[in-house]
Amino acid sequence: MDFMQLESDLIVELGQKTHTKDIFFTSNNNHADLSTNALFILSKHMKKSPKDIFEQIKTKINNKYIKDITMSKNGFLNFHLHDNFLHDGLKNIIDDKNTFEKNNIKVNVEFVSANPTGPLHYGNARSVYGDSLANILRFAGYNTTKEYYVNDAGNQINILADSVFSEYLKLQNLPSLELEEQYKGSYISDIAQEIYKNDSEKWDKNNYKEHFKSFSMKYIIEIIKEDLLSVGIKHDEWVFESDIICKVSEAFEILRNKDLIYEGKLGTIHSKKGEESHQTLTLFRSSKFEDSEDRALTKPDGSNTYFANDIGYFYDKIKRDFKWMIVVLGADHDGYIKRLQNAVLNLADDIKLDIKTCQVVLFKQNGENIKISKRSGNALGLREAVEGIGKDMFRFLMLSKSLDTHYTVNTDQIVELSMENPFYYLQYAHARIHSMFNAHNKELDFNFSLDSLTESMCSLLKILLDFRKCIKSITRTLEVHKMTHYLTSIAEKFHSIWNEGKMDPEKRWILQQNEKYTNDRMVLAHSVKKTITQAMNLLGIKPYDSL
RNA sequence: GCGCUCUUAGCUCAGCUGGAUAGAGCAAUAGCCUUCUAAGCUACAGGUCAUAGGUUCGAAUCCUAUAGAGCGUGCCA
Repeated sequence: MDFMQLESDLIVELGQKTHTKDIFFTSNNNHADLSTNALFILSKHMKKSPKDIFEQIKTKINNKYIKDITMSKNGFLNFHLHDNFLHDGLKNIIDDKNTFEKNNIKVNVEFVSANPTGPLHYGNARSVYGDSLANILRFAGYNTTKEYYVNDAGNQINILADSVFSEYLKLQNLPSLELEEQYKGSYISDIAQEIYKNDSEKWDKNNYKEHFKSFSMKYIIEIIKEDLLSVGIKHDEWVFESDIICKVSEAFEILRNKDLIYEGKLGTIHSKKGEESHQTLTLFRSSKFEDSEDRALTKPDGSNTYFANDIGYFYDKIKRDFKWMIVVLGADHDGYIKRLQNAVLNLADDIKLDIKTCQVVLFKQNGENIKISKRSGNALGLREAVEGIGKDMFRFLMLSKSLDTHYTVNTDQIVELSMENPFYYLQYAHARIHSMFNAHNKELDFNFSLDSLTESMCSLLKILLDFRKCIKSITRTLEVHKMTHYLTSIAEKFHSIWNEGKMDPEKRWILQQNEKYTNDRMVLAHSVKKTITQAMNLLGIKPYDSL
């Protein structure tokens, strides 16, 4: 038993099935143990006053956990709970019953998916969001896969190969290539040296391309994997663009049958160099679905655009039986969302696609914003960004803000920041509980009663009983930061109780003279620790036993 | 020009599907350690929720307009 369960039971008892999605409950407010707006909603649909509905419903509700139902002056329905609700709730936490049933819905969470052309930089800071979201969905019962999509078929990889080859030539004191665009980070020469060490002077301009492409890419993917590990991320699947290209035509077939693909011309298109082209291309009828224009699937040279390959990729996901696809992109891909959605949702029925964009996290150094530029090679690396603050706090920082926040981290203050961070507030709560169990290292008797609990301890327990509601809310909104705020509310209550104990010895967790009370309170402490640990694990943050 | 995101306390941010008196942390002020960790707690203070309209029993939340900030606006990925 917890609030999620109680609320869904109550909705059934309210006898309303049609408008349940507008009805919501709040617990732990000043007015009651549990409140709902149900009367407003029902009154709207039944064309009766809230008062009449209240009279009608009042007698119908016969729930063993509800002690009392009242209606507030302004029309809220307020419930007061029996103590057995808290008792059964606590028992459920101890017995590991506050979890979710497994369902068979396959969810694909794709995140990071940076081009394998260099180490991850701070622009990928928010990738921890996808990781934690996937953890939470898995906990909520979904069959969840964390996926990384590798764009290994695009032009960027050619530029990468050329950049490395150019360095390779330099190593031999040969004239390097004249490149319009190139990657310049130190890893480029590392790769060139590696190749030179392996193959000596085997490669020249006639045969280097394929080998340099695949070697460099593999090398960089290993770097990326380590970068990801530095923030605690490990993907389940790595899918390569080159492997799914074969799916593109199959996907196109479906769209063609719906008359969504045609051969035609777009308006005047300006290429990067300002040249204009009026060629006939293969186009996707995106404007049919609230996009500003139709979108090209082929380039003038006949090859596929990345959009075309992405359609193939999502078709591949559908073929792998994913019913819910979540994609986390940077805000710079914003203009891309509509066409992708329009295309993918037309590939199959009964699929759900959520494309989340995260606003860039800016890093400030010496008072100036650091620019992201992978090619110049001077962007702050993700690993360097993490090193200063540590994986756990880094994740907490990134996860505690909404994705839509334009969040700025000042690297000059990172060290100072560590002392004024809510992260420690949370860890401190966990550490305190840990120390309590050092002081009281007796076996707990789980045959407890709530008689010993103070009022504050009961409110803490109520927060614990909101855990599944929090999870459920995240599966609906995909807003992971709710979890950090939930954790903070537990920590807050816990610290507050702790200090009540300083003022009044009767309100401490451990009572020297009363073993029974101590045991019962420690049972609660045990479940607090359990919930914190569980929630932090979902966020990928390690709870500290001491600070 | 157009599209997306944002604007809430001095600063950084919450505010759940429109709900009751808009909340935390940091900073500021005043208290609390013979005690399981004072990296904590309590009290006080701080707000025309960018601005102006609209929708309704009810708006920080939804709609429209305006102002400001960020990002995007290749047949690059």
